[in-house]
Amino acid sequence: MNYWLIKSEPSVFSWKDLLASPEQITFWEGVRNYQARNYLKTMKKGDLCLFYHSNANPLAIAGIAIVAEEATPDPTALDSRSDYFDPKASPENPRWFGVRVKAHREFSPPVLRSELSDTPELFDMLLLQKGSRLSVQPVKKEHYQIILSLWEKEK
DNA sequence: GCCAACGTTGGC
DNA sequence: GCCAACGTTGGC
Repeated sequence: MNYWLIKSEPSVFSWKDLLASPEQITFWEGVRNYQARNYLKTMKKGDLCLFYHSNANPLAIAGIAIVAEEATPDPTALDSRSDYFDPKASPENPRWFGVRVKAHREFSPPVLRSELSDTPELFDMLLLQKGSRLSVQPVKKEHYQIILSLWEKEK
């Protein structure tokens, strides 16, 4: 099994929005970066994703989602009314993909970015690197476990 | 609101 | 293929 981190701006789609979704599942749409897309394509059912709130207050991991369905073409790329429309995408060559994720566990309280930054063992976590803005990124198992233990400590 | 870092576009 | 210009991301 692999571990990931997926970013979302809560003003666009928050952890609460995921909880409020039918069956607490959503299609992770709108990723328009090739590296992030390639990671989405390698996700397997059952993989766990840290759900991170970017451009938010507080910046934090709000919970864990689980991959419920592996990558399929992102329909918003073909929808001219969508903010995510891509004129270069076509049914024959979808270009962009998404997975379906389901709420797995809520971090309550959330694990703050500042706590991550204060944890020496996480210094090399991709999220914390300067200039890092990949919206779908792999997470090392060790890092995942450290983050879980941060949450266990404060719940 | 600022701005550094990054990815993409397009002229050459 | 190079690289300057531009638009976006996202922490602060």
